[in-house]
Formats: sequence, C-alpha cells, structure tokens
Amino acid sequence: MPRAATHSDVFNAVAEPRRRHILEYLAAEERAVGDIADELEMGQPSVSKHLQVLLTVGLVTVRRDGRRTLYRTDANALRPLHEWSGSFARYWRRTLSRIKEHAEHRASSDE
Amino acid sequence: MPRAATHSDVFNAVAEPRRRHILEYLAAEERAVGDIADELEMGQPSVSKHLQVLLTVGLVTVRRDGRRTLYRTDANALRPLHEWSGSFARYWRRTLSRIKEHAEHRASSDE
DNA sequence: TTGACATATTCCGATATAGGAATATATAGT
DNA sequence: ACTATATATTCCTATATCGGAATATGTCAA
Repeated sequence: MPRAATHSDVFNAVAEPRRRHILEYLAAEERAVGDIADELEMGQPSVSKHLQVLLTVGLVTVRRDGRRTLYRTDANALRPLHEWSGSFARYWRRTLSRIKEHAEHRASSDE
Repeated sequence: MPRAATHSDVFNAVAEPRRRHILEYLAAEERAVGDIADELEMGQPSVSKHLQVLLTVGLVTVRRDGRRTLYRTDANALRPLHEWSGSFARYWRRTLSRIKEHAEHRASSDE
C-alpha cells in the first residue's frame, strides 16, 4: 500500500514545501498562476498541478478573470491542522521551547 | 522526482493518519510497542516502522525497560506545525466553529 | 480566422511508500 | 543453554508522486 494521495486531505497536501510556499504567497491576496510561477521560481505546469491539489482539499479558491486564473488561499482550511497540533499544547514544555527560542536567534551550535 | 520522504520532516511524518493516532496515544504517557499495536489495532511491524519515522523527526522519544521499548510523544516537535498554521490566523473568518477557538486559548498552560 | 497569451493536461521515469509475512535481534527467566 | 517474549528489520509489490517537455484547452484582440 502506497502513501495516501496528496489530495486526500489537508495534512498530505501541505506536506509538500512548495505547496506551503504557494499558500503563503496567496494568503494576503489572489494571484494569477503565472505570477506564482515567476515569484516562486517554479515551472508553470508544476504550479498548476500543485494548485489542483490545493484546490481539491479546499486550501485555495479560484476565480477567472479573462484569460487569467486567480487563486487565493482559503486559510480556514488550515484550521483543522492548527487545532490538531494545538491539542498537544498541554504537553508542551517551557524548557525546550526556550532552547528553541535561543536557537532561532543564533545560528550557533554547541555540544 | 518522488515525494519527500516521510522521515524528512514533521509535516511529512504527520501526513499519515496512523502516525497521528500513535502520537495521540503516546501524548499522555509512554507505552510499549505491543500496547500500541493492540490498542490501535495495527500489526506490530507496522507500528515499529511508524515509530522509526516519528523518532527520526523527533516526534517521539524512546526508553528501554527490560525487553520492552517504551515510546512517548515529544509534543514540542509539533510546535513548528502549529506555528506555521497559526501564521494564517489573521486570515481566518469567523464563519465556522468559534467554540473551538476558545477551547484552544485555554489549552496552553505549564506547570 | 488567425495569432498571441494564459493555464491545464498528458506523458514520461525514478523513487519512497505501507502493510504483511518471515526473519533477525535482544532481553529475561529457569 | 534453552525457551518465551518483545521489538526491529528485511523482503515484497502496487501505486502516487514530482518535475519537465510537449501538447491541449481556453480566452481575448484585430
């Protein structure tokens, strides 16, 4: 049995880094396919295919404007993801988070 | 080019439903492999393999106790996921369940 | 209609996958 | 040393994938 399809649910859809980038880019305002390809430096067919995946799971919406097709992130579809991960919040430890905070500020290594 | 490996990062690791179930089961307390297999009704080899994936990305920790091997969720590893999805919060619309929003704000506390 | 532009789809190939069975490894008790 | 228990690993196979090239579809404008 292979992996679940990328378009089977939100979890699988956002597993791909490029698709997350697309979602970030389309979060604030709608954009045409070509703009996404240019900005994120991806091939147009690749962008189109990623958009179909995101569309299938409801992470983006489409609108046609002449010959351009405008996509936009539907952030609400990310809420299940946020809620699922948030259900573990009660098990988060301050100690580790503090280490992480420091690590973010500095790119140093120690051991 | 195939999909990114399941053990390449947290996003890919949690894309599999079974692995999410395991994480939920191991969140509160450590459990032996056999217990996980029994409780979640999965084959033992399957569980072991899923645990290796989770271990690789830091989502679980291991401890040996005699002939048993105890695993436990390291919830901190889920924070990047939570933070990424949370970065879209400003685009959420108040159309759906407002109830869960409140529930989540209450969830985070430390001892 | 023809041509230019914008996007979607098809075809291709290499690769990681999930589960089950069989097997290997490790630990404990006698 | 032998046996039972617990877990990890190997072998197997069908399948979805991602990207790029080529192509199809769709839309506007003259």
